[in-house]
Amino acid sequence: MQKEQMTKLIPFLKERGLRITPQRTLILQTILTLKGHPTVEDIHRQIPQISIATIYNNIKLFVSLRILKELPYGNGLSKYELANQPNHYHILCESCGDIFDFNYPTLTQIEHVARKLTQYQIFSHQMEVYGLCPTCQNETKVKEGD
Amino acid sequence: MQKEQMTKLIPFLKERGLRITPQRTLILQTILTLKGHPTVEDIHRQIPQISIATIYNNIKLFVSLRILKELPYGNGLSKYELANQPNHYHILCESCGDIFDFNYPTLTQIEHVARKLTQYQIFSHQMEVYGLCPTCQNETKVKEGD
DNA sequence: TTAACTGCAAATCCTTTGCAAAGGC
DNA sequence: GCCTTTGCAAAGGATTTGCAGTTAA
Repeated sequence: MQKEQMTKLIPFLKERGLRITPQRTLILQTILTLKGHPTVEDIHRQIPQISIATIYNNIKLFVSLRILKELPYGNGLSKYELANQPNHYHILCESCGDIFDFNYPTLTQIEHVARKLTQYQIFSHQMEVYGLCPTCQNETKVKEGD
Repeated sequence: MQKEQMTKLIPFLKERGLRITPQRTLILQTILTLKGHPTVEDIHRQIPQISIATIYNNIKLFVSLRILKELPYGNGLSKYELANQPNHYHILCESCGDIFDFNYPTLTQIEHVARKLTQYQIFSHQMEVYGLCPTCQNETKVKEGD
């Protein structure tokens, strides 16, 4: 499965004159392994032998190539996920900053409406629901009980 | 209209032991005047006599009081809007970073679904459509034509 | 071979903070 | 008068960049 993702990636990069370096392979494998929505720091913690500047530079490259999506929500720290994920939206905890996926049919209609109303050329859309995760709900209750 | 917003705000702040300072009034008036989705820099440009640290601190306060909403999308520079706006979603230009509102009925159902699937306590949701604004579409065409 | 890439260190950008002075209430 | 707030300057944290050495193709 990870191998499949990589196999698709190689010609994609080569067509653009970009190289398959061990660093690039490792960064993508690490994101695949971590599964959730890792930060640059999360990725670097897994592969500390790779310079953090290289991780930043490649993450930026992958976002511009639409291989990754940036989730810039939590407190100035961006998180990242693979772009070719099945339909889902995000729910964020306002207390701990956790991001969780939930399945929901893609709201394709909204893109059509947006195009008609704004004359933008549309690429994609994202949705975030804000709330408190179960763990942080309990912590709030404990504090109130003091 | 601006006066109305301010009149509501005064008791809201006082109840919480917070003060109505000229700086706070000016920052909110400036956001009302700018209308769109100003950055801290945009606000400071309008009222340079107020220290940028004070602007940052008060914006942060207003966000925590849910008077303002933070839009953390463009390239590490947050934009802000008043929280009590009528139903709308955002469309963002991937080239120039412009944020534009478009009207669409609030997707209340998605909050219910999210709650059931995740057990989060839900506060709100936001949606962003990504694309190219008409101006940037034209610029791309011009470049391609060279 | 050579153009792209890595990694270090320095620079940059945005934001927060410590603290003394000012000022709402 | 008390306690919050302001504003400066310094600190902090995340990200980008310049550049010399390295390496994929």
